[in-house]
Amino acid sequence: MLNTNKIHRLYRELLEKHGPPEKIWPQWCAKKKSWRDRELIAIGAILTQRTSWHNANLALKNLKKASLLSIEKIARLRDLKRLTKLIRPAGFYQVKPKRLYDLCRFIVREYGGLKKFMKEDLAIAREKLLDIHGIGPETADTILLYVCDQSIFVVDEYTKRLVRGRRLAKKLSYDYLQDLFEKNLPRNFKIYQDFHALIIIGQKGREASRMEKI
DNA sequence: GTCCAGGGCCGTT
DNA sequence: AACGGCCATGGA
Repeated sequence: MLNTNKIHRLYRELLEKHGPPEKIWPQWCAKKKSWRDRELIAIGAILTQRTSWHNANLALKNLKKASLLSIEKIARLRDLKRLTKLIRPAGFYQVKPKRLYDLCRFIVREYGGLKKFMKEDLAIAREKLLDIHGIGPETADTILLYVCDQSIFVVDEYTKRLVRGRRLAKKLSYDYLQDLFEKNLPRNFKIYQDFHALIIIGQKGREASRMEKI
């Protein structure tokens, strides 16, 4: 893998400009993640769908306060009324509680928890995540990359904007861009994690992208 | 009041 | 395959 292609140069440019994103995305880009951090990221992946991080964070704080920032505990809920109330700030209260519940139940039912889910084969885990109603490519890949430390590149609206702005590609479809980034970078999950964070930091600005540690 | 934010699904063309 | 409407909250 040569480091001289445009994509890799872009990564180094952003890293040079903003520095390692660990301080700005403390839990997402940490060198060592706790299991609690991984649970938070998985839950956050659902809550943040088409929603500002501020609102998703309000919901995460509510869950934490209720001691429900836990995949197992959410999976054990009898009904969604309490969950719906807690995550209301994240919006879409008719769909998100069920998505979150289904994700948590899936991980517990199929793997008994995150620990084993992390070790699942990447392609199989991705297929199974995509089978869950309400989990699409970006949410699945966010979980695989930031929760499971799998080397899969996450494409989001910021990525597309950056690619469009710098004219790095003609097509902007999810699969095409994911392939483009993966082909032009070392297969290294930490690079993918940092790069994705840096793309957002680069576009939104450091302060606007700063993740409050929960 | 209007606009929009780290998506995804479901119609319709 | 591509596009539009839809889902909903809180802050600017």
